[in-house]
Amino acid sequence: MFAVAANRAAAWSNVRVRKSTRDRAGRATIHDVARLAEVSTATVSRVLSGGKPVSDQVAERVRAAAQEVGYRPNPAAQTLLRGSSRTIGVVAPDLGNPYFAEILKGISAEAATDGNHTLVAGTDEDPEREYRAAIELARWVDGLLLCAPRMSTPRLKEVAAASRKLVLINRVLRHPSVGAVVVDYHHGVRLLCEHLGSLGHKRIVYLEGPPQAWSDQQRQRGFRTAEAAGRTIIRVPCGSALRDGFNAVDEALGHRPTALIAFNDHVAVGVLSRLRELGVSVPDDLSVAGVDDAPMSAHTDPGLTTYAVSTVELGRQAWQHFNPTAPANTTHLTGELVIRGSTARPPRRRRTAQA
Amino acid sequence: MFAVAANRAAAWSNVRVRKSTRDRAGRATIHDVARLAEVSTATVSRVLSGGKPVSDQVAERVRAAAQEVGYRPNPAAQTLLRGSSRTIGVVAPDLGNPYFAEILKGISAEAATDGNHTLVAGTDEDPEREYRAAIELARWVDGLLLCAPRMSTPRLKEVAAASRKLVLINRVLRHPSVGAVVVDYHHGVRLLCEHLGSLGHKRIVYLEGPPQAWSDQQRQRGFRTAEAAGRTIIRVPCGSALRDGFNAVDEALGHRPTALIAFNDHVAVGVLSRLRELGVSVPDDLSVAGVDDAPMSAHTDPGLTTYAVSTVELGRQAWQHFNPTAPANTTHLTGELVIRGSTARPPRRRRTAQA
DNA sequence: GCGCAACGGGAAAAGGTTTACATGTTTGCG
DNA sequence: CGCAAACATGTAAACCTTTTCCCGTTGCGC
Repeated sequence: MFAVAANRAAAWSNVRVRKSTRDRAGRATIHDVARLAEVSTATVSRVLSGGKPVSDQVAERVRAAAQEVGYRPNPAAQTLLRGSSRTIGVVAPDLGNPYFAEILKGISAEAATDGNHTLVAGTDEDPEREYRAAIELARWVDGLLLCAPRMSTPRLKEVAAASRKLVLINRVLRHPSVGAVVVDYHHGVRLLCEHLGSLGHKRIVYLEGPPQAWSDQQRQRGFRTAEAAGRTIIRVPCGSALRDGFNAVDEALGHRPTALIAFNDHVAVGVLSRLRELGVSVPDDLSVAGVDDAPMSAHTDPGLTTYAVSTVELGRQAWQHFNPTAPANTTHLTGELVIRGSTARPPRRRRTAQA
Repeated sequence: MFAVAANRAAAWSNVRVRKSTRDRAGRATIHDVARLAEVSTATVSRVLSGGKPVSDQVAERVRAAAQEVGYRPNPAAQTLLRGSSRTIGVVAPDLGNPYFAEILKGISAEAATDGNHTLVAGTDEDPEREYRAAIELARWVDGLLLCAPRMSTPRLKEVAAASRKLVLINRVLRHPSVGAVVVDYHHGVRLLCEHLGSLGHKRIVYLEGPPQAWSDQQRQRGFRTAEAAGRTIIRVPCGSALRDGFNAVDEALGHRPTALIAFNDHVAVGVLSRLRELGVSVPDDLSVAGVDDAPMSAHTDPGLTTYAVSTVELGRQAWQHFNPTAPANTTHLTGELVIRGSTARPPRRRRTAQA
């Protein structure tokens, strides 16, 4: 008996004593609202979150109380309970690349319309950091969007296993429950090569992207098709950033091409800049083309011929894949050739000079 | 005694019966690890998170068990308990603007080195959306970074009150606990005006930024100083995006300026593009300058004269302000003039044409 | 006038982790 | 040899919200 009584006492002493229950950040909790409105916490929750039936009178009192103490629910508690954070994670190799910036912009806007949030990580093209960021983010989010991931396939599968829902942009993975949106770069490169070919170009330099990039491999496929059709493609290692393009120009020119295709528009902008420094005129001395149709590509001098695929569409499609009912398949997006001032007929002189 | 026994029994019946405790996402919980390693959950936590003393033998067993079931702690539960999400929120008017993209890149990289995350929202220059995004984000994050916020001061104060820690970029707010990093645009504009003045420019158009932008007001101050020194400044409403610059050119040219200063480099790129279409030569017919030194500004044709402030430094300083020991003050950053090809002496013809 | 349905609202459990406190064991010292 | 201290480990509360289950009241139909 004594023991029981003691237990009782102990239990009682544990009863909440504090007048006002404030969380670590000093914010009001649902208990504060409940006490002020003289209802239970359940009712507060019903009024503010659930659409459950509550009398107007009580609802009004609760709302007033919530307003007064400035109550806003603790998202961690909500997440813990409902098992969903209403957040998606986005990982991109380079947030400074306008192409990814545009995708991020689209996705985050799309997510926001449904009250979702966007957790983002840049990886600076480092596959190791990319993997770690993805695994870490997977803990937090309801879904993970990997833009052009550079990590190996086994690691990608690990990430797929660690995340509730995985969506890829410009990469494919045979795996149940992984959706993907990919741009048909094979098609894009063929279009560009045909365009340059019809202008009379024979020697085309391709500034390669990062070797780990799936999308580079797709472009390479396109170039092999072009080679099979008799064109000469010279490959020069480059990268995906503006500076990479800038730096690769000198080596590229060593191959005496009449046209150059950059891995993407961002790279192409660097190329144009370096060519200007060298006094090489575009398109008179050298035709230049890019891929992606970045926002600035219409505004370079000269305007950049490129393979355009709408980032808006890309973002929307990617978002669709997060829909729980969406099938785990791969959406293929086809772009179109945008011809601007940076491509033209090859110079006459070249032929005589080489002869 | 009976009562006690009954209590015991009741207690026993409350013991977790489920063989494997899996959370909603089907992931293993700390209980699974504890059961497998035959220790308590407290010990598991100590091994994996806390640096508390645990015998090597047990620690090894726990680690093996965690590995086996693929355990990773539920961040919502951790956040709920420790009251910190190790996440900061970033809000920017336009994620597509390379300047903000660069800042985001810097901050998110900086945050990641300490194991922090970055929650981001773009607002498309809409003060209302900006306010809502900030208030919403404030619930989740340990700290909030507002880039060039456009919302009114009262609302900004509300956000300050709603967030645990608020840091502003390019905006000031008299408020305890709000830190800020601002660029001295007054200085920048003066430098640009002096530069153009020394080249002989008399009529300068300024393409104004968004009226709500604090940083635009600072620039305006700079221009008033220039006017006091006898220069003629013509203001043309514009905006902060590339397209805004593109669209504002025609009106600007109507004022027959010899030089043009754009709100920022992003706008200036649009300006250069439209000028090219119109056949206006830069800098021969018109000198153009920007502000911010965006990554692409060194690569436009011609290179853009601008007021440069390092986004890296900006990001680092902003991050410093999140340090709990950091004072809630305003850090002023001073940039420098970067003279590139887009500015030169005004054309001679202009004078004769006007005479 | 009585029974039942409908409905508003309260009590309490659940969700996964950390940590203060309790407990039990071992070691070191007097 | 005994006692205290140090140390490893377990127990249970706490974090805050949602939701299920239950109870009490009201209104309606017979």
